Amino acid sequence: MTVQQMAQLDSTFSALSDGTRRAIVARLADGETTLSDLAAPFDMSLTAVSKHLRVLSDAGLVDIEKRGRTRHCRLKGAPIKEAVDWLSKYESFWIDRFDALARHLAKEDND
Amino acid sequence: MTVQQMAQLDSTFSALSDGTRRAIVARLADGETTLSDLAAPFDMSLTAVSKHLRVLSDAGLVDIEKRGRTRHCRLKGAPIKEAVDWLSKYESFWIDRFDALARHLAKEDND
DNA sequence: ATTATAGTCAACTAATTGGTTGAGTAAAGT
DNA sequence: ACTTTACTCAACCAATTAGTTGACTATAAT
Repeated sequence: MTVQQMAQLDSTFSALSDGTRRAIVARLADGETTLSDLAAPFDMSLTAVSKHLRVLSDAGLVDIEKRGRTRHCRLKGAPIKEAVDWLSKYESFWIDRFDALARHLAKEDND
Repeated sequence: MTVQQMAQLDSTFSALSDGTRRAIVARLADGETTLSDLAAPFDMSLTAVSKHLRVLSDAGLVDIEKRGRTRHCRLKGAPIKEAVDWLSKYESFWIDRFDALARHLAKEDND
């Protein structure tokens, strides 16, 4: 694992450790939208949401495109995949026995 | 999603956002061990590692058992599973096309 | 031309984080 | 009995975070 990969995991997990940011991610999974639109449901200033978006953008989780006077944001999957890949190494600790068995059998089928 | 589930995700992702703590998790996946043993590879004080371990413990990621003068730590899978479950909702954003196709075909087979 | 909208930027604040050191405690080894 | 080991605890420090407000810029609508 390279130092950059470590830093990427740092920023991905850190970005996802805030409920507001996870809500933004969830919202963006339903489709691209603007900052104002994203900010509307939250009981905080536009500046605050803009900062959260900046954190997500710095972590590579969202892409922000300036279009006229609006900022259009969309979700990027790569860092999420890396996070899942890392977590998957500990599958044996979190997969329940039934799932584990199912996977084991599925694998045997392919052999 | 309850407020407690949100708080659990907060602390799980936050705990995993630090490289030292991820290294501890990785080490514990290989088996239970003590604090001193965990601390040995790191270039920081035992107190610092103890604090990291406390963060992991508070997040429910590790169990610390006092045994004589040593603390024995082991990894708990439940919070990791919850984190993976949350991330899995955004599967479509991080699964590459090949995987997506494979899954699509596998599903058709079952229909 | 004026006004409203969408957003940035800088400055400030309070709380949290990740580390340190030094002192202390409790268990185990000699 | 003494020493070493395995820690904990409290105090401190510097950096970061999550929020605020007020002033500003740029684009779009009337």
